Amino acid sequence: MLTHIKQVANHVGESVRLGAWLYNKRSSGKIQFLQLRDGTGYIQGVLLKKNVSPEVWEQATTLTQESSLYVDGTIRADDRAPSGYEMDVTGIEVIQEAEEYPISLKEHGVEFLMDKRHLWIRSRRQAAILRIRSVIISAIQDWLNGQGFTLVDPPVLTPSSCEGTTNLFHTKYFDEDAYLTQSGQLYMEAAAMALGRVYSFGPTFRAEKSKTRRHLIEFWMIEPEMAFVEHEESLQIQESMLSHVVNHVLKSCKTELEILERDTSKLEKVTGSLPRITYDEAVELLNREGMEFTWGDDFGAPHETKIAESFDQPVFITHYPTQIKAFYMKPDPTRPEVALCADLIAPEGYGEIIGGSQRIDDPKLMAERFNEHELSQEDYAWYLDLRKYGTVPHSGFGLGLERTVAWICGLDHVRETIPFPRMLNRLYP
RNA sequence: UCCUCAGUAGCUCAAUGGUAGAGCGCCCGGCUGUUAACCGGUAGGUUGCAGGUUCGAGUCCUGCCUGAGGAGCCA
Repeated sequence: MLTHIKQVANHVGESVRLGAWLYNKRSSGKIQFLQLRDGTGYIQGVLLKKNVSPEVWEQATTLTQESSLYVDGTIRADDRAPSGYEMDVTGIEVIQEAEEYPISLKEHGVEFLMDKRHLWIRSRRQAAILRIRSVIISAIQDWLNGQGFTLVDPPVLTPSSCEGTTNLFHTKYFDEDAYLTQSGQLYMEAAAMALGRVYSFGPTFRAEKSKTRRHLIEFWMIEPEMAFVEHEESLQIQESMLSHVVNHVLKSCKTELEILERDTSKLEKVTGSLPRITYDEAVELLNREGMEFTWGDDFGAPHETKIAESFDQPVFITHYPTQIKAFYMKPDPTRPEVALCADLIAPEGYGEIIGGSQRIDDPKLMAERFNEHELSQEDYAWYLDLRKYGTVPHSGFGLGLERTVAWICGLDHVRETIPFPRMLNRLYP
């Protein structure tokens, strides 16, 4: 039986066996320190020359970085250890003496590390990020499941564009053309009419030539869709979901956030309701701040950053002009030139992490929108059916997982939030 | 697609137009509490590619390739 490093506190004074990799080694003539990791944690193995057999001592001196080992030894509490525990090593069984490991403990450049991404994820920092990503995913799913949402998986291969705006990855579906999904939303609307409150969690593909710290070609979205939920209630659901996620990560990922040196005081401010600003107010704010901006234009990244800087939490920008938003968004009945929609902009320049809206439920208006946007009513007959057979008010939103992870972790690029990022110029490994 | 910046040892980087160097890593030696340990030594180079200017180019010029982060687009 192997003991996990995470559990060593329960084995003080006991002789245990670890399965581990050697991530670093220091030696000083008659004492050797083995830095061990096993995926659950880190511990230092100590060998004193006078206390171990010559064979074990000799074995330890030849070990290379990232060699795989079974290590036997006794667990001891020690104030000098960062984790509070050390292991007095009594035996080492080498599974494999690793070849010269390319990633040293010194600095490396982005291109080098991305080429070695399959090894880079072994590093303490990258492993911490991936662990937080996992916790964020399960926090979202736990919260949604607890609120009566049903997980529904929309297709990845689709016959045509869902929104018709962005570039899709084209492929063949036998003799037909097919595209990788850029959003499951339209299918989720169908699912909401069947199951009430639903959400999807899956990959999304955008063949955009975007090349910034906020963009991936393949990224993961959570897309809830809710029947009988109108704009205001949707916003409340979004803010309580997000604050649940942030609080859960703060509670259960203390070690990981420390490794990342995240300033958690900024996250602790996310406690419930989030600030809101209408598009109109945002335009005023920009003009007041000296940025020229005309009502009716869409915000660019610098505008979003400027707006977000005025708040210390994520902020909803609501009621965008109907003209610049997606065809399915419901116009505000009291003011049809703006839509019942909201983007949630994260602080610290992380950009939009949620985009959502109430959807058009009126079949006539939806038909008009199809004409305006020159969408094929034939191709989308199934979607228009949803407005013919018992249409109801409904709302939904999409949360970009990687931007959310980047913000919570305080990273300067989304490429570190996903195990194997797909980016412009990056399909390997 | 556009703008800006970069490419020199395995890695991170130096080098007025004038003999290509350092730190780390590898290898060898030393050190009884190291925390990216430290100290000494060895090896390691088609300066991204192709042209051009020059007595002489890592350095200047032209083209190309690769990468970076920003714009647009978006989550």
